Amino acid sequence: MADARGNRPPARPAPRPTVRRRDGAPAGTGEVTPGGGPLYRQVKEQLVREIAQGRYPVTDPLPSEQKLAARFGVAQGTVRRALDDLVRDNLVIRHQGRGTFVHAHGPERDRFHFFHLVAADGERRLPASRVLSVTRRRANQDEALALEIPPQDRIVEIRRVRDLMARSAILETIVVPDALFPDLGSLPKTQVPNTLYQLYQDRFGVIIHRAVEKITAQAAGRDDVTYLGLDRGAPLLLIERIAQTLDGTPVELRSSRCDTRHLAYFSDIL
Amino acid sequence: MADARGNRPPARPAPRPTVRRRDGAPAGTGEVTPGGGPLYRQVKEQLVREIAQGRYPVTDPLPSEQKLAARFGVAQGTVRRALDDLVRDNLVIRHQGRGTFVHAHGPERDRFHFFHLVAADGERRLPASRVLSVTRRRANQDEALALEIPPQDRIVEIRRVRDLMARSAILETIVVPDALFPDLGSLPKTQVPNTLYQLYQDRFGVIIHRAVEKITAQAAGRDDVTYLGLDRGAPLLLIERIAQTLDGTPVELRSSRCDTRHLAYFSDIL
DNA sequence: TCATATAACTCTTATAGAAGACTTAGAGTT
DNA sequence: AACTCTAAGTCTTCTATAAGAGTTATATGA
Repeated sequence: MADARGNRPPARPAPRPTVRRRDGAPAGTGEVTPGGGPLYRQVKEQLVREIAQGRYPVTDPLPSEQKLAARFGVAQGTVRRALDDLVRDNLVIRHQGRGTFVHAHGPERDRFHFFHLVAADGERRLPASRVLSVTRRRANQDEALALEIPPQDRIVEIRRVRDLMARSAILETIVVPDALFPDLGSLPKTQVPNTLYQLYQDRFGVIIHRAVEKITAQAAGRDDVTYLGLDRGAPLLLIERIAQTLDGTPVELRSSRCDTRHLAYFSDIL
Repeated sequence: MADARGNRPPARPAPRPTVRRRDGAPAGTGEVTPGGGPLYRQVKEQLVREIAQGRYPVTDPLPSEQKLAARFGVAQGTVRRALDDLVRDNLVIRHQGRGTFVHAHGPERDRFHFFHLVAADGERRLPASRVLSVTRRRANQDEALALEIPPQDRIVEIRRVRDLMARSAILETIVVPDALFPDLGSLPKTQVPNTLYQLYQDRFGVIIHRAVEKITAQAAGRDDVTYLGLDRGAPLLLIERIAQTLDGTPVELRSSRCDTRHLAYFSDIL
């Protein structure tokens, strides 16, 4: 009982209320309500929702910590905690003195974060792309399932060859729902940029946040022989990627067939 | 000038001192000295050093935040910041009410964090292992280079076949420096456990913290035919891993040759 | 065994100064 | 008049501290 904090009843009957607020706070647009749990997490989840629905364009900053704190009716430190989490999750990026921004795609991020194939010399460069075709067609069974769209829904398919070190090294097929990317199917081959995720973001407001890759070894087939110059039956690396947005909706299917004679997939386990 | 913070001279001459301490702190065993930079980072780095040198066994907790704060002569919140970073880096794990522990290896962690091969049915189980041989020999050029040991130094080589879903699916060769793992080379085949990293940790005090994997497609050779039942020349996945301790020393080379007909490597990009 | 107490850890709030980035006003030059 | 440079001011995030309230695991005693 020599505790400076005084006597704290140990078996406190009152459970923590689902939502608490700073006492005198006017509680702006009461948005810290869902679920319960720690305040900072409620704030975080609300911010994720708002970012997911495209409320903050990547060009200008989120409201300052002060303003967010006032809006949510919590202390600035709590907002800070939430924002720190968002930084950890690669959702936002902060610049001291400038503000906090939704983490946008660009050559930098795409090369280091979403592209794991590295040339034999160890250089990490983003390969040049040669688009073979851009097609609009109906999804097959597997595609509809993976993209969580109704069967027979329209999709856009992009096929391209990517060069690394002046060699055709990757044969890539990309499938996205037509509904999410209007006009993409009508884009001329020459207009398809190298960094697709940046295109998704800038032109269609779709931000790729997460991707799952399934990697297997395959024997080279007809197309691989044609486009990659492999011998028939030669081993190649097949990477099947499903890319998702912030809210977990799958929006892109990508299969990359790689000649790994001068190339390797790198994975860092931290 | 109506700022409540008052007039702050903009061109302040005094730079931040390299090391600061709370004013009256006796500064225990002055250990927050290196480098400079934010206090919380200095604390973090010192803790990493201490963990790396095995100062805290995985069985019992680190000193409480209070004690660490007192020892380093900083506020508890600062220690907390440092510990949060260590949690993020997978170095320690915290249990409310129990304490903070060095994050130990075990079946759980090894299965989900360090083992990325998943059976076709999606189940993530750790495969059973059948050890073929345990050998002590001299390192070749490549091995010495990768392990950063003198050429011709002794190493221990373990070869094993791992079964997934009652199929021989992975042919694995593991190479570690003999110096770091005394007696490992004399271990009978039947005594080699399935989760090696746990063995490294419990028996030799070596904690694997990070691994880099290089993945390519290869054609099946003689051993692959023998042990995996593949046809000669069939495609297989080759995973070459270098595992490191906390301080970045490479301590294990592991090459896994996988039959990916009923198996795939999964990579999650967050 | 069950209740209680204690000692950790976790969460929230508050405050204050440091440091970086941008804007604006004004002096000076072209 | 138009332009350039600099200083001051303001806004932002970053760092550090402190303290109280809440939660959880464990030891203690009836």
